[in-house]
Parts: sequence; structure tokens; C-alpha cells
Amino acid sequence: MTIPRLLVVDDDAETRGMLTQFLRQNGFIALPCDSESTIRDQLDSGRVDLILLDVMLGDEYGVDICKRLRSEQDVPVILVSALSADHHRMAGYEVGADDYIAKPFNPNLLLARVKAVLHRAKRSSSLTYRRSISTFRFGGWCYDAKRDEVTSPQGYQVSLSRKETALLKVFLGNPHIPLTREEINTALDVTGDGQDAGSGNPGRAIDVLVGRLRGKVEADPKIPELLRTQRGVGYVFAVDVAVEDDQ
Amino acid sequence: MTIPRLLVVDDDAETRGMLTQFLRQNGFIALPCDSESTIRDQLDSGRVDLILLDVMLGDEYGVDICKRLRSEQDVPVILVSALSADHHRMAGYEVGADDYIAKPFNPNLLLARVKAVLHRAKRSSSLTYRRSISTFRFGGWCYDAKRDEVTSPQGYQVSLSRKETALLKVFLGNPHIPLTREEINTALDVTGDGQDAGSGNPGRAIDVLVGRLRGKVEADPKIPELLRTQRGVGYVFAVDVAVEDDQ
DNA sequence: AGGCCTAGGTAACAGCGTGTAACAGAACAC
DNA sequence: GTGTTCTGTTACACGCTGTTACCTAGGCCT
Repeated sequence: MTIPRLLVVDDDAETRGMLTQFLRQNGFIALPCDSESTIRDQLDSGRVDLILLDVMLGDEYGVDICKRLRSEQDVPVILVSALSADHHRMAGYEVGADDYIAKPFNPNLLLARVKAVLHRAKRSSSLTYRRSISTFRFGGWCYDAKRDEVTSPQGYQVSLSRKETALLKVFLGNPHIPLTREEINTALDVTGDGQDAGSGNPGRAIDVLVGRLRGKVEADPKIPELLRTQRGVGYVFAVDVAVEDDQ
Repeated sequence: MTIPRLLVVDDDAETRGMLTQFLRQNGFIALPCDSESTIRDQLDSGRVDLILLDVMLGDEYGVDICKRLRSEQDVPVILVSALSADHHRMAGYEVGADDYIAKPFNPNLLLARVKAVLHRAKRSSSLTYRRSISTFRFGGWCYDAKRDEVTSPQGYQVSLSRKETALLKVFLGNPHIPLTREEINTALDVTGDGQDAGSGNPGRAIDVLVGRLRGKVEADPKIPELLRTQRGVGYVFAVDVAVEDDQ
């Protein structure tokens, strides 16, 4: 295996520099980034094994970036944050981060976590890393993340709304795992501080949204095979998801 | 391919027993443990696919045990806890647990999470697990656990509700053994701490449930041949059960 | 035998969770 | 502006589940 390549994403130059240097001293290839666009540049231009992502990035929430990245790519992400309040952590995990470290952190702890996550990633991915995911296949259906299009088993094109797409992605990222309405809501709603999500949804928006997605992505919406209800719990995506990446 | 082997670690005998029984009824091999040393015995003596670990184990924290185990072995761990506060959850994840379930939990949720973790583990490891029990045959009837469908001796399809299905599974797992209403209730209601189950059911829910199941899974509900009443005791499943698993 | 007493069967009802049609406001295109 | 699309809310329907009440069956007594 080659030397792991890490992205260090932080808008504070000093922190970024220290982290980068520290990681390099410890045998990693560290690539500094300061914005989402520079992250994407790096992802497009070569293999990336792990992203160290600061939670506060200008006005942007790292959590949001993490969410977007995870919906497209399979690169492990460790969130780094000055905010150690529990709800921030929860938001991080629910959004698909592999780990979460609060500042100030022990450098050796960081190193250990980085190694642990890389180790896990190595185990769970039989393929080599890098690659941007472009196509999901599930039960005859096909979702093209690049074009945001869904194709039915019969080859019909279905167009999804923004929320429907987001919901489908949540399920595609968590096949066979029952998700509560609250978890789904958080995943769709992450605002970084979770304020809105917390106050939100006394209503049944998720139910309706699931119903609408069923109408588009089920052979027979009356007998759901993909988006199964778990009474008293929530919903599960009940089929395997195959992920293909483009070149 | 073999049936997944799970360790159920809890120092409370009742919880341990309920969990073990419940998992066995659902096609797993469940091995009860009550301490770290018994865990190690099991790990040394054979393959273990997943550990269900109670967070409070005497004075010991399951989290600590989890940490030690993860530092040596690669066995997936699900932490089970009465403590649902976020920081406990975080501690669980940080220590390397694959999932975290708070008591009281929905049995089906537990089952689904167990399957999800095994599913993940299967993909990432060279071992091949899994081979869940899929078909039960009893007195001309047939229950397909995969599809949750019952077929009558005449070939008619019968659909069961969630609770009816759960009850049938309890009987299928304990043929010829008289079960008291309390035992049945416990088996259906696994809440982890049994709090709810204990306080619960002053009523006759089980009687009614058995009646409803008889209505669907008896040639003549008036003269039960499968679900026999034992006056003053409870109910028995009075025929042999043949188990087939898929390939 | 008849008279009780108790356990169990079951119809009827109520509460709850979920599916969904209809509606209303927001966002956006033209 | 008008019209369209998206999204959350509401209201109603329906199925599932536990409770209750009433009835029958079985067991035990005198």
C-alpha cells in the first residue's frame, strides 16, 4: 500500500499549517485545503484516503460539506471542531463522519484516530480508494448521482424533486438500517447547529415524503419492497445497494 | 456458510436469557456471557461474529471492555445500554462500537441492527457468514421467514400481522414446550430492561392474539391442532417443526 | 345430578400509527 | 403579474393491537 494521502481542510492558515506539517512528520501525505472548492479540486485530481474537516469553515458548516461529500464520495471524513457540545457530535455522526475530534486535541490522539479510520476503511473497501461514486443500483433501479436521475427497471426515466433526491440518498447510504423519522429528518435538515432540526417537525413531513418517493421508486407503491415501514420505528431501505464509480 | 454466532453479554440473568432466546428464535446462535472472562473463553474457543455488550457490567463499564476487545480483536460490537444520554452514545462510538442501542429497545430494531452490522462485517471480512433460516414447515403449513408469509396445506397464502408473526416465531422456536402467557409476553416484548413488560399486561392480550393466530393458522380454529391450550398453564405448539435454510 | 367457580374464547370497542388526498404557502420561471 | 412545481400541514381512512365484557367449557363440590 502506498502512503496515505490526507486532505487537511481548515480556513485558519495557522492551524492548517501546523496540522499539515505534523501529519507529514508522521509519514502521511498531507494536502492543505481551505474551502469546499479546493477540496473538490483535490478529489478530482487524485486519490484521497481521508479528509480532516474543520467544522467551522467561514460561514459554512463543515457538517454540510461533509454531508455533500458523503452523498457523492466514499472518502472517510474526520470532523475537527472547537465545538464539543454533544449535539454537534451527533450531527457529525449522523451526517456520516467516521470520527469527530474536539479541539484542542492531543496530537497523538489525532494520529491514532487517523490510523484507526484508515484501517477501517481499508478493511471495508475491497476496492482501492478514491473514486467518485456516480451510480447506485438497487433492486433493478438505478440512480445516477451525477445527473440526479433515476431509471426504473423497465428503463423509464423518473425525475425526483430535491427533497426526494436527498431522502433517497439517505437511504442509499444506510441500506438495511432502520432509520427513525427523527434520524431521517436530521440527515435531511442538518444546519450545522441542529437548531432548526430540533425545533422542527411536529408534523408528518417524512411520512408524506416517503410516500411520494414510493410513488416514484417502487414498482407498486401499495406494496413497498424498497422503502419498508417498520411500525413504531421508522423506515428501512430493504435491498442491497451496489455502488459503481466512474473513471 | 454457517449461522451467525453472537455473544450476549449482560450480568442480569433475566435480560441475558430473554435476549438469547429472542435471537435464537430468529435464527442466530446466541451464546450467553456474564463477564469479560466468559467473553474471552468464547472468543478463544470458537468463531464469534458479533458481540452484544451491555454497557453496565457490574462495576465495570462495557465501554472499557469494548475498548480492550477492539484493540485485540476485529469482532463487531453492538453496545446495549439503559443510558441513552448522548455522551454515553458518543463514548460508545469513540471506543469502536459498531452500533449503540438504548434500552428499552424495539426487538425488531435490535434484530435489524444486528443484521445490518453482520452484513457490513461480511462484506469487509474474508469470512462468509450468514445463512439465515428461511423456511419452517409444521403440520402441512409453511412459514417463509424471508417474506413473512404463511402458506396453508392447501396452498393458500395467509398474511400475518407483525404481532402474529412474532408469536408464531416464538412457538416455532419452542415446539412441544408449554409456554405460560408471561413467557410468551416476555418473548414478544423484549424491551431490554423488561420494565415495561413487567408492569404491563394485566389484560388478556395473549389470549386474544392466540385466538387471532388460530383464525389464520388452523384448519378449524374451533378445534386447534397446532396452538393447543393447556388449561391453567398456557399454550403449546403441538406439532413438530422442520427448519430449512436457504443457500 | 345440579350448582358454583374459574379459565379461556371471542366480539366489540377504543387508541394509536401509518397512508394518502387535498389544501395552502413558498419558491421559481416566464 | 400568471402559472408551475415543490413542500409541509391537515384531515380522514384504515389496519393493528390491547382492553373489556359477556359467554361457554371444564373442573370440583355437595
